[in-house]
Amino acid sequence: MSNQDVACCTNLGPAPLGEERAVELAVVFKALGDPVRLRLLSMIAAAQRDTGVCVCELIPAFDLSQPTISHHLKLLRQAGLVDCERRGTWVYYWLRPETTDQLAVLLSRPANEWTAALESV
Amino acid sequence: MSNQDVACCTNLGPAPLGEERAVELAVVFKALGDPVRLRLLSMIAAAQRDTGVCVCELIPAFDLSQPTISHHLKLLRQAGLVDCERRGTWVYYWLRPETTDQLAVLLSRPANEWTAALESV
DNA sequence: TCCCTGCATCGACGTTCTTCGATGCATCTT
DNA sequence: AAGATGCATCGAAGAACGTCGATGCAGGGA
Repeated sequence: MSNQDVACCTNLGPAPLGEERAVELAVVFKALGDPVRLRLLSMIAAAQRDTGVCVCELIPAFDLSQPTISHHLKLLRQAGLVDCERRGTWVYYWLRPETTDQLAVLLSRPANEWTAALESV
Repeated sequence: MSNQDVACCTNLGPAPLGEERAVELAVVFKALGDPVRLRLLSMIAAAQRDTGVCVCELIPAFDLSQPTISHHLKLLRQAGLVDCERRGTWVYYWLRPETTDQLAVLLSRPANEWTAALESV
């Protein structure tokens, strides 16, 4: 019996992660896949939940233009990671822990429980 | 006293997430920020840890060329999410749970504990 | 030894992303 | 009402990314 007649491993069937769900998740992970956005998120997360962080405080922490910071904040918001509100002259951002919690659950599952994790999130 | 003399909020000081660490983390999150790679990872994670998944089994699950799948697997490997080994004709991939666990810890921390989480990871 | 198979690498092309300056809108002060 | 400030949006330019066909290399079979 030749080597090439042997199956390389047992069949897995279809991918446990559906394509549509993968696209949704990719949006969130992609939002986290930039150093600037990660630092922005950490600053927002470090702020007090009830008050949030003023944008005017985020901008000077980076060597980037104001429109660029605004763009990154928009991506974080579209990914569901943060939310914002205008209060008078200023705009405040705060973390949405539901989203990060979902990702944490997904990533902390043991290897062969991805499918179950994905359905419960 | 005018509104503009009032500080918009208390000062936060430097970002709790350092720039270098942010760059490292961004590589991993960026690797997760693509639907194809997420599905690849879920298939790899769903396989038995000790044997791994053969590449020849991953390729037909997508409407993509073999070089493209190989490219995505390379990015997952460079991010530390998976590892691989050649066994005879075939190459097998398996999950590295240490990496996903680190991300899970990071994301599951309460808002104002990011700094501590980052130092312990 | 020669061929075949499985997978990685290379070079190229179109798309998406990151960044900027310019501009617009809302709010506050005078 | 007019000016100033804070932030979002727009359009453009350069870099990075996803994808492909072609090619290279390692291993097994005849």
